Amino acid sequence: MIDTLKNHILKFVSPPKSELQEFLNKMQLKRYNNKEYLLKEQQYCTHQYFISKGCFRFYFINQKGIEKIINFGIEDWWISNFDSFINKSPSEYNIQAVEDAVVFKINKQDLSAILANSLELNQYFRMIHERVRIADQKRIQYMYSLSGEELYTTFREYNPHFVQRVPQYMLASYLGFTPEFLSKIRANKKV
Amino acid sequence: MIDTLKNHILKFVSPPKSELQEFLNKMQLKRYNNKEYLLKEQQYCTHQYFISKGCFRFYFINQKGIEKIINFGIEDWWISNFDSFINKSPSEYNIQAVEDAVVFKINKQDLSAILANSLELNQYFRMIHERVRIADQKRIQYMYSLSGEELYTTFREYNPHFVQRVPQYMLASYLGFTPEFLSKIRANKKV
DNA sequence: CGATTCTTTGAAAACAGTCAATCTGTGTGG
DNA sequence: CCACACAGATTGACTGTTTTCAAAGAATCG
Repeated sequence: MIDTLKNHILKFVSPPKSELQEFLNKMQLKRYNNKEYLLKEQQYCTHQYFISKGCFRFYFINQKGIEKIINFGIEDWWISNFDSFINKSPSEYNIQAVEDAVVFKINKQDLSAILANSLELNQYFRMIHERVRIADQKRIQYMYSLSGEELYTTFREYNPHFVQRVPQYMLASYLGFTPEFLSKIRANKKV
Repeated sequence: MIDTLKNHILKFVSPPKSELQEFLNKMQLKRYNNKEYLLKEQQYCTHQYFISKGCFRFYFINQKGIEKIINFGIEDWWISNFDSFINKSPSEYNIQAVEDAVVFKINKQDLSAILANSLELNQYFRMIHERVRIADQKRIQYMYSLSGEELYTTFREYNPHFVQRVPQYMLASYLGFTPEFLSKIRANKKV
């Protein structure tokens, strides 16, 4: 199971065997059942999590009491609340499993110790961040240029098999509109 | 002038003097006049840019021919089109000075050479990315929970002096609505 | 000044949200 | 195996927010 992480790292960098092993040894396996919380509002995020299997949603609850999904995390993604993790502040967000899941987690102290010394692992995380930033930029581009309907069809086109994985109301939340509206979009398109 | 960059790096990490100097030596100073382009659509982004002075806007043009600003960059920010830079693809975005500006740039080859060896500079860029990701997350949170009016007043509250720096129509574009609507928001509030 | 460029205003239209009711499918317990 | 409960999806009428378009009013710069 830890091989999912090992392979992911090796796709980007080639650290010395001992260094990689040291890192992997610090990672703790943890399982989550569907609907279980990895992080709840007001808690402190003390770990970074690599998702080996399953799917999580990263969301908050707005003033009207409505859940808004900022992101999903699936296999081969790192997930955590950076703000809480880095700034040691209570989380404004929830992270919840939407499928049974397997993750590997590492705490701040262990991660800091490793990043203080390992060139390759710094490169690895740097590269991950770069890729996420590119994806986020594209996402903002879509949000700023597409109608609700186009957002949905575009997302569906690029992630045909992910849309099967989560309930529609979560997809609607992630795309920035109401479940009712998504339902109407689908009715229009007779999909 | 290069001290702005040097000081910025030293806020985050403490690289060996020689290594830092080697990095700074690779950085080339470049000046841009207001309205000059640092990068245009279809061009390849070959450099990363540290803004020492001035302000840039990062935007694209949507299907209707309307400019949509994804981001601004000001002093002490790195700016570039990562997608184009990393994937060697033609840029979908434009980066344009909105004030006279001074930047330091470094090309891909030089940057790669340095990041292949420097632990501290990898840490530096990793930390920068982490901070940007936190900011982006907050931004998406606001976009998903605030009305147009709240978006404006919140942005204004947190960036009171930046709103003076750019024309209103750019701010409107960045916040995701039309200049006319921003004008009406301001009229309502009698600000 | 004179000419752009930016901002404001107003009326009509489009887009998406709200609310409430109904429909569908699935899993559970009797 | 059926009945029921419950979560999720759909539908329709109504409302509200933001856009669009067009025109007029400020502001800025050479």
